[in-house]
Amino acid sequence: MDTGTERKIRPSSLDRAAWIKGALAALADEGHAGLRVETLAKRLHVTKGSFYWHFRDRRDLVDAVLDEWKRGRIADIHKQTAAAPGKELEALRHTIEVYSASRNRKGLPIELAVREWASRDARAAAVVEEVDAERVACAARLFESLGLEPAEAAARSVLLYAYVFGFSLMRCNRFMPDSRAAKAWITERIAN
Amino acid sequence: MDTGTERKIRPSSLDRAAWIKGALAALADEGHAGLRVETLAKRLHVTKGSFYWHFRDRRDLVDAVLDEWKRGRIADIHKQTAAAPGKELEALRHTIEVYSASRNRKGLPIELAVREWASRDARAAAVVEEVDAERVACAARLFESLGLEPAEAAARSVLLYAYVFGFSLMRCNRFMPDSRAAKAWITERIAN
DNA sequence: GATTTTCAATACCGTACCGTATGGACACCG
DNA sequence: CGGTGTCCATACGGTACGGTATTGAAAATC
Repeated sequence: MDTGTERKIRPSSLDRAAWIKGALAALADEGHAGLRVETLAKRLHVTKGSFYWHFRDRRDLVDAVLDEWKRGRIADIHKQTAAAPGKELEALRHTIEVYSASRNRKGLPIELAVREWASRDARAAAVVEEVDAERVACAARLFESLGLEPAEAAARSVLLYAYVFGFSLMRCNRFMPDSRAAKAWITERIAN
Repeated sequence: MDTGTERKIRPSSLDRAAWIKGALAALADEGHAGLRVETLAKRLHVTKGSFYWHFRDRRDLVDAVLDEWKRGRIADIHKQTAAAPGKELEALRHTIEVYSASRNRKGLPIELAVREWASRDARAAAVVEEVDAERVACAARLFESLGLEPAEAAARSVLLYAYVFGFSLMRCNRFMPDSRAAKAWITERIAN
């Protein structure tokens, strides 16, 4: 079994970040159950030797995935809510619409997978809590700048995010006569 | 290995329904990943011999669980929305509150687990769609009887269910100054 | 009482999965 | 060129898991 010549062909190395990226893709496609070392390796066209070079164990990867997700979400929140004065309502509407767009390719499946995982894993739950706190705070700030009181601003921002996550869990496409109009009505009911 | 005397003690038999019930409990505690034959058997204090007597294979159990969940949900929907004339608003508020109650012991975790599973399994997705259609139709009927137009009634019923599911995915308890008041505000915003 | 049915335990097989140990290959540096 | 570091492939071990085959025992039936 001497295949030295085959072994010489080494594609560009995978770094730790590439593994995390692959794991996030698997998370979108398969949920938490997709975070398996060997199937991830296969997905990335390497074997688990590479995995164990970069990560101590599976938990190490899982924690890295959560940290990366958090970083990305919080960066997005800040981007979405960085409205110029006078454009707050527009930013809020846009936030609703981004999530309501028919099955945001990767972001929403990952979001839902992380939240399902959070119901059973303390570490994931802590991360979700941080992200939610940041989200609700940023959205509430936008609502406040529209002249709403802090209590109502907070309620609205909770409703906003609860709606978009919940809606994505529902299967309404086939039986809703006019989902476009319904969504528009709901957006106004939340934001306005 | 002759332990005939131990074998003589036979507790009352498990029937198929007991297995399905145990599976639903596991679904609440562990999500779809909890539907494993051997761990279920352990949970029910038998071995998998019993399982294979009652079910052809795991898929047979899984389908039975989905059917049972659907039957139960639809029965509940009808119960919750069977409002006496003049009590429609109350029924709608109650529906929101039932789901918003702090972590409904089993119903909501199962609901969320089934929905997560539905994002990756066509059979589960079909069941969720049926349940959603029935839910939205029943709630819309209540809204209509309050004098709302069909389009607005439909939008409100979607918002109602999207909100309660989404809210249960969020982790707001620690950072929300007054979640009770926020929930009350949201309930009125949806129902009224 | 003998036979049949119902229900369940267990052995076995093959595959999946995580983690550890070992060896290989390439790049870089002194 | 030899040594070191980086990165990865593979073999191995142990456990989990679904499914099949076989056997045993209690309950039901004749």
